[in-house]
Amino acid sequence: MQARKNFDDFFKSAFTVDNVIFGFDEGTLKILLIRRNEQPFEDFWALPGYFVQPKEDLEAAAARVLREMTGMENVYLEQLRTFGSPGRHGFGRVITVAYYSLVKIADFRPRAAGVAQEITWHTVDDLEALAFDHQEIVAVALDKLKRSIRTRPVGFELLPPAFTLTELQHLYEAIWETELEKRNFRKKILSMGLLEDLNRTQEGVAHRPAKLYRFDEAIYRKLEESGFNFEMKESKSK
Amino acid sequence: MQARKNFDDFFKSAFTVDNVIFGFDEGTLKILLIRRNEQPFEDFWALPGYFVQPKEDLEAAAARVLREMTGMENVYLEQLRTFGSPGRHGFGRVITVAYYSLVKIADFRPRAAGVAQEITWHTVDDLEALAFDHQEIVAVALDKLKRSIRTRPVGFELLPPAFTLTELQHLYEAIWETELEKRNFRKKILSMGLLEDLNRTQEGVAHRPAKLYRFDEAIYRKLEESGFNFEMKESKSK
DNA sequence: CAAAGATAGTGTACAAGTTACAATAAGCTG
DNA sequence: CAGCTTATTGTAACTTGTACACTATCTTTG
Repeated sequence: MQARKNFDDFFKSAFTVDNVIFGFDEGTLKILLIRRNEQPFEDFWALPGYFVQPKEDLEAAAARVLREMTGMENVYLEQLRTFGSPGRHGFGRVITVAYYSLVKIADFRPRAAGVAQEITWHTVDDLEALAFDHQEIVAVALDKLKRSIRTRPVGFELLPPAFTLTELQHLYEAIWETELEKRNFRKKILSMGLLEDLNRTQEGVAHRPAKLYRFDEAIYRKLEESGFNFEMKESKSK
Repeated sequence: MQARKNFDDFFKSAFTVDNVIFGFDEGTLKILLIRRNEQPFEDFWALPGYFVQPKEDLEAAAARVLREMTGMENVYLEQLRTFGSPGRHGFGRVITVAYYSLVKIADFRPRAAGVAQEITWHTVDDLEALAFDHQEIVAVALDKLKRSIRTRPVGFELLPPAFTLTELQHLYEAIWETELEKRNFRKKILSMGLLEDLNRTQEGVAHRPAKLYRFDEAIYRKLEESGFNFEMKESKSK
């Protein structure tokens, strides 16, 4: 079969998945990086990623890498973009499909293994030089996160199951690098009707404890279907 | 070098680019399809696409395919998503990076060639079964277009250099599958300050001719930098 | 145990933006 | 020039966004 013959002759490339894994801790946005223990870019910090297996779906590969390196499953995972400049990998052509993931940092169980000799959270602001084109991938992921949180309430994926409105506000502030006005933020977020008041309060704080809320995913799905608009604005102010 | 040796052993896959090319004509949204003249999926309609060359950048490959099949250059072209289910191609594993493109349909110069025996515009609403997973790719592209036009004035890429406000409104209506209220639409779109009144009017119409406008890209870029919000709403009404 | 310290929680007036709605204007045709 | 067709325009009611400051509640400390 001629077509089949032609097909087999086409150029083939190695391909990988790389995950930009966001977490939120102590009021700052973090991403998870591994330190490579293999050439190329040995000893450089890099995104957790690996080669895709012959019969493996792309998203499954991303989920597998995430599970193997962090012990986390069933987390928010979405395709970001594919990076494939001919010269991006030191050894030969490698196309990488980048995913981005939002996780609750408390669930993290580090499992350095494979090409990773170390795996830790890094503040997004000051990243040293990363391996390959991972600096660019992180930049694209950050941009996507900023836009994404604006029109969809994905931020909850980064918070513990029960959180205070102040924590939620700090999350938006960290991602957008702005300050938001407390009363207006609360009014807006509560008006969406996505938060359920848990009738519990913080414990162990040296001040008036805040009420705890949880994100009601069921209501979210219902509203989303009906075309509800979740837009948040980045207006500043003290 | 051990790492290098390992690298060469990893599974490699063929990979392609596929373009979802949108056009707008006679008030309806169209996409450009080719009819395949090769196995697999011979005689099926498919997205214009082809294998990426060994040293070719992904976006360059998408632009090349677009140029070869349509004669169009310097058009709006953006990566959409990568599709790589193990079973999506009949002959073996093929990863495809899908791009989506917005073109002015008047510039189209069909050049059936390669795997294409025919190349024509199709209304988006009623597509027959397409080759591979192209149906899904088109659905994703449509979804992206709908969202995209909401927050960024990309629609102008689909219109001729000079257009009327009614044409522009029809474009939004076609993409969103709603009807918009004329006065409010005009107020909103003009208030963004992106349209330059060309002080010319339509010719050859059997009624009062409409004023012609052009999209001022320079102003757009300036406003975009300063964080201006281009959000359009899909509110209906006659 | 009272005062100080810290953060939580709340309302209102003004500005800006969105929506609904209909009459006149300007060309062409017969 | 009467009739047809589409273009163009404004306003009032309503909704949403913004700016802004004081009281409440808990812990800690002297």
